[in-house]
Amino acid sequence: MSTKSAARPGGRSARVQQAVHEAVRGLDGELARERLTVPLIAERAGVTPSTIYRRWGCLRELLADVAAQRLQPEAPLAQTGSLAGDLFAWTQEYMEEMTSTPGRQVLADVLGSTHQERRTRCWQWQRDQLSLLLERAASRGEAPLPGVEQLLDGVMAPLIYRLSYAPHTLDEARLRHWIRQTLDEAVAAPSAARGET
Amino acid sequence: MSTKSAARPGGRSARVQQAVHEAVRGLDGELARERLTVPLIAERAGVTPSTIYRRWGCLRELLADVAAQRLQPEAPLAQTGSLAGDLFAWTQEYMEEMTSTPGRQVLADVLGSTHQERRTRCWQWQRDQLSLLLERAASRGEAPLPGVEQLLDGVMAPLIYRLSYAPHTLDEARLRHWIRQTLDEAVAAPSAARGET
DNA sequence: CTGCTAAGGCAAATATTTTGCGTTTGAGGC
DNA sequence: GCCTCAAACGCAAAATATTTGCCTTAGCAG
Repeated sequence: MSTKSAARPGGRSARVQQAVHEAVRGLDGELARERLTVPLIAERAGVTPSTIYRRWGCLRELLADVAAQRLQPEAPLAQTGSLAGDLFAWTQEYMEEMTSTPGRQVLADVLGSTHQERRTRCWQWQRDQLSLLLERAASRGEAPLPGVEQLLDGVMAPLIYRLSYAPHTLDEARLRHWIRQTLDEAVAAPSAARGET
Repeated sequence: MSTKSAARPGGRSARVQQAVHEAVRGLDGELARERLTVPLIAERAGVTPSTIYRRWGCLRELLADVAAQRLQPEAPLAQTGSLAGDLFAWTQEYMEEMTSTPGRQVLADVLGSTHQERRTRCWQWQRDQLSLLLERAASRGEAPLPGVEQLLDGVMAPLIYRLSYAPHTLDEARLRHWIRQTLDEAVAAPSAARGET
C-alpha cells in the first residue's frame, strides 16, 4: 500500500525508501527538529520532493514511518534465566533509550501519525516480545505465569504512559515494582482464570 | 510565556485567543483534519495568519493548545458514594469520549506537541482529579485506600496506553477489572507502606 | 525482446510560512 | 483623565513548501 515497506523488494522503490529513511535519520541527528524539511531530506536522499510527498503525504507521516522502524525490536532479547530478569532487562533498556531526548522524539513521531494502524503495529510488536518472553519462561518450567495482557497492563502501560506524560517520574525502582507486582498477581490469581491469549 | 493562556486577561490578547480557539473547534468539526490550515482558521477567527504564527508557531502547536483545554476536566465529578463507583464513572466517561474519532484526535494532538511541559500539565490534571476522589473517599471513612500513584499506574496508565495504541481492545469490563484489581492491591498492601504523596 | 504499469523526475502553479515595518491596544504612572 | 511604553496585531512582500500535470524510466510478465 501507500507507505508499505517495499512494494517491489530490490527494485527502485526499495532503493528510494532506504535512501529517504537514511536521509531522515542522518539529518535528524545533525540539525534541530524544526529545521527538518521535506525538500532538505529529498536533496540528501537524491530524489525530488514530489517523490516524498507522493509516497508519504507529508513530513509528519514520513517521520512516523522512520520512527516506527526504530521502535521495532532488533536486539535478540537477553536471556537472564528468569522471567523477572528478562522483563527487567528488556524494559530497562527500553526505558533508557526512550527517556533520552531523541528517544522521546521517536515516541512522539509515532504517536503523531494519523494512521492508527501504524500505532497498533508497534503495540503488536511489544505484545510479541512479551509473548516470546513468556514462552521461554514456560519452556523453563516457570509457573504460574501472568498472561500477555497482564504484562501489557501491568508493566508496559505504566512505562509508556509515564514516558509520554511524565518522563521525569521514571526510574528503575518503579520498573522493578511493576514487574514484581504483576508477577505476584499471577501467583495470587492464575492466568488461566481469565481467557487471555 | 509564548502560548500562555492570557498575557493580559480581558485585553485584546484574550479576545484573539478565544476567537482562534473557537475557530479551531468550529472548523475541526466541519471539515476533514487534513483540510484544516492556519490561513483558514485565521480567516474564521477574524485575524491574520501571521498573528497565529507568531503566537503559536505552527498549526501543530495550536491544535495541541486547543486539545489540551479539552482534556481539562470541567464536569464536577460524579459522587456515587464509593471510590470504586466514582472511579468507574469518571474513567468510563473518559473512555467513552476518547474512543470516538474526534476524541482520539484530541489525544493525538496533545501528544503531538513539542512541549513536554504541556503534556505534563495534562498528567497533573489527571493526578489532581484522582487526588480529589481519594480525598472524598477518605473523608467518607473508606479504608484502606490506594495511593495516587497506584491509581495512575493501575487504572489511568492502561487506559491511556490502550487508547493510544490499541483502542479496539478497550471495553468497560477491562476498566472494571483494573479498578477492582488496584483497589484490592491497596487492601493487600496498605498504601502507607510505600512513600506515595 | 516487447508491452505494460507503478513510481519517479521536472517544472509550473498554488498554498503556506516568515519577516519587516507601521499601527493599535491596553496597562501603569502621574 | 492624560501620557508613555511595550506587547501584540495587521498588512504585504518575500521566502518556502506543497501540489499537480505531463513525460520518462525501471522492472515485471509474457
